[in-house]
This record gives sequence, structure tokens and C-alpha cells, in this order.
Amino acid sequence: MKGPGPARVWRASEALRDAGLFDLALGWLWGTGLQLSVPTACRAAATSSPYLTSNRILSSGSLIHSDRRGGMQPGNTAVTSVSGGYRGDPSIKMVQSDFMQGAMATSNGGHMLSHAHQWVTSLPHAAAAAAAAAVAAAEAVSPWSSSPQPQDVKRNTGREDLHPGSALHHRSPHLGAHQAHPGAGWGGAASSAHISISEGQQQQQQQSLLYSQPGGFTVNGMLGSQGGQSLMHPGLVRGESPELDHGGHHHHHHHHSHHVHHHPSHHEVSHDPHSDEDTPTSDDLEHFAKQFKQRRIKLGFTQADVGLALGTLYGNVFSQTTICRFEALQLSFKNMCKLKPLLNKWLEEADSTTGSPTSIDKIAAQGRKRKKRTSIEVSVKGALESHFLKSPKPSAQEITSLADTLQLEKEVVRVWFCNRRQKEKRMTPPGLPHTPEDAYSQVGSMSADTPPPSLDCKRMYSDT
DNA sequence: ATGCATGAGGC
DNA sequence: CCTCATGCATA
Repeated sequence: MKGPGPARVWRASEALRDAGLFDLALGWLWGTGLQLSVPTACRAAATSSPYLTSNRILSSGSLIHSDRRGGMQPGNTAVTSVSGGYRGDPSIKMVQSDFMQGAMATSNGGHMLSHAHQWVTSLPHAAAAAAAAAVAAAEAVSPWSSSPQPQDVKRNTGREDLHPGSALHHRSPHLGAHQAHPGAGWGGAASSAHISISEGQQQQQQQSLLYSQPGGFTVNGMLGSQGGQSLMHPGLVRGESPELDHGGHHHHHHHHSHHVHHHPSHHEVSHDPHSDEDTPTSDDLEHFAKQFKQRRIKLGFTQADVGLALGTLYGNVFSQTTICRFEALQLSFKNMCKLKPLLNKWLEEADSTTGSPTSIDKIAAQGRKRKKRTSIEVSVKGALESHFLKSPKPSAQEITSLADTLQLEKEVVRVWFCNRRQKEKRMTPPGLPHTPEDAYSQVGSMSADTPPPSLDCKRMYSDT
């Protein structure tokens, strides 16, 4: 709900999770319901099967296993098993996780995983065939910073719009193309805690997203077994609240529903929030995401199914990861805006088609060797985290030295920082009440208070 | 659900 | 080398 305003302030501050404890806790979630509810299970299986199967088969020939590892040195902090040479990076050292310094070894050091070293090869993909059209998406403005100052937002004016070729019925979603300002952004990115360093640049670029032609796909491919459409349409609801103002006050609020209209200065177009047009506010997105998830579950689809279906509908396939992140609002504001129309469309299709069989066709095959995921020790993560707080953007040199200290590849360290920054940028709402127990304890301390840390994260129930 | 990774697009 | 969008692999 969008109560009085202040309620949400998402900030990034979750060093804790990184710390490691958090992860473990999660297991619970996915472990439980992971995607299979009875009805769902079948479908899910079907979906994935082909993929794997083919993958395996094809790969047999081209598989490259490289097990030649350079050598492992005792005492490494990360476990990586890869083989040599991926891409341009020469510096690969693969470490085994034999044992570590011993410091923390006691606690968890014992186990370590075994590493399977090898890169995966897959097949050449052809997928996405259609996806040909590339459209430059809009530009980005920095959403989060919705704060106090209107940073210069460069507004784009001339972006091209992409309209997917209307897949079937209605029209195209535009991303929120002409959106006005990021003002609506999620919380201030600035997180709190860490220093203020100079960070000043945030550049953003536009990425291109392409939605392309859908030409002739038929409508979706999933069957909805039970139609459970008890929810309202995603579009109906919304309320918007201008959102966070932390202390500040930014001028601009968009939406107005009645009353006068806005100046040209901000060209905000507000029609229906729900429709695919116009730029949604973060509240819209939050709400939509929830609705989406509920319906998706009700219909019995997994996140992966949805991702595939989007491919069928629009020619853009997405992974389970992306759908998951969307639902959890872990994507950037811009990215959320981009995906919303697609997901919205899927929802419409899904429930309208309730019951239609047809299944997906998915051909995906992507092949690329991927370096095996490096597993960074908890303690090392802690060290990285610590450095991150000091300087989120270490210089190459710092990275090198840090890498050396931690005995990690430089590239790994670099990437870690990139990912860390990304995470900081938009993370999922931070203060979730982790302990449900205390969730309700807010009494009116202040007059109109609002539960501070409230915010999503309540997905209990069966579901992925 | 998320950690680490890849890549495109920019400076 | 960064940011951003994404995803494989994993916990």
C-alpha cells in the first residue's frame, strides 16, 4: 500500500547478506517449493528437459574439457576450477580449495566443495533468431538518485521507440520511454552507511534491448491449468505515491490525476499507470511485481516458464533469474520498466488463455564456455566487503594488490566490485524483517508512523 | 534466490 | 575499465 509516503526507502545496505550467513538461510526458500507444485511440475519438467538434453547431446562432440589446471596452491581462498584461457584473460589461476589459512577453517573449512573443473561448452546457439532488431533503448537516467537534486537528467528525446510488432492483440508496450525523471526511482541509492566518497559519476548508458518481432508466434505456450484469476487486473490498482523523499523534497511529482496538468517541462505523460505506456512509478512496479507473482503462481507457472513464454510471445527469452529478480524488484528501475510491459502482456495472455495447451517451443542453445564460478571464501568476502566500504571503486592498482593479498585473480576481484556496486545500486529493499516474529510490532510511535522496514519479502507460501 | 560471470555500449 | 542487463551455476 502506498501509504503516506515515507514508508519505503530502500537502501542498500546489506552487507550482512554478503557476509554469508544470509545465503544459507535462503536455502529454505527455494528448497521448499522450488518450482514444483504438482501441476506445475509437469510442465516444468518438460520445459527444461529439452534444453538439457539437447545440450548434452550436442555438446558431446564439442565438449572441451580442460582439466589441466595449472596448479593449485595451497592456501588459496577461492575455489575455482577452470581451465585455462577463457577469453582474453590470461591470468587464470585455478585454485583448489584445499584448505585455507586455517583461520576460519575450523568453522566451515572442513568441507569445501569439490570442484568440478571444466568449462562448459554448449552448443552454438542460434536462438533468438528473431531477435534481430535492436533498438536502442532509452537512456538512462539515474533513477535512484531521485534525491534532492534534479541531476541533470538528460532526457532523451529522441529515442526511438520500439514497438514490438504487436504480437497479437493489443499493442505494444513501450517501455517507459519517455519517462520523465527517474525521480520515481527507488530509494535513494545512497546508502547510508558507506562513505561518501566521491563517486560521482554515474554514467549510464543505454543498453539496447530488442524486442523484436513476434511475428507469428501464436500465443503463448503454456497451459493454464487452473484458472485462478482472482486477482484483479494488474492495472487497476495503483496508487502512486511519489515516494521517497528523504529529507529532501524534490520538486516534481508526476502524476496528478486530475487537476491541472503539468508543465511541459516535465513531460510526463500519465495516462494509466497500468497500461503499458507511461512510466510507472516505483510503487507501480512494486505493486505490479507482487501481483504478477501471485498470479503467476496461481496459474501454476514457474519463473522459468514465464521467461520462456516471453520468448514465445515477443521473441525475447528471459531466464528464471531475470523473472525472479523482477518479482523481487532487484532490477534497476529502468530495467523494471522495460520488463513490466512484457510481463503484463504475458499475464493477460496467460489468464485469458486459461486452459490452452500449447506449449512452448524453445530452442535455445547457447554455447559459450563459461568460467566456472569462483567461490569466494566467506572471510575473503568479508575483506572485500570491507574494502568496498572504504572505496567502492578501487583503482586497477588497488584491485591488483587486493587480489594479491586475498589470493584471488585480479579479474575476480574486479568483477566482484562491479557486482557489488551493481548490487548496491539497486538492491532489494534492505531492511526486510527477517524475523517474522517481530514483524508486527509497530505501534504508533509516532503519529502517523509507518512501519519502517516494511516492504515486501513476504513470500511464504509455496512457490519458488 | 543469488553469487559470480559475460558482453555490449561508453568514455 | 566502468556500468548495466542478463544468465549459468550453485547454495
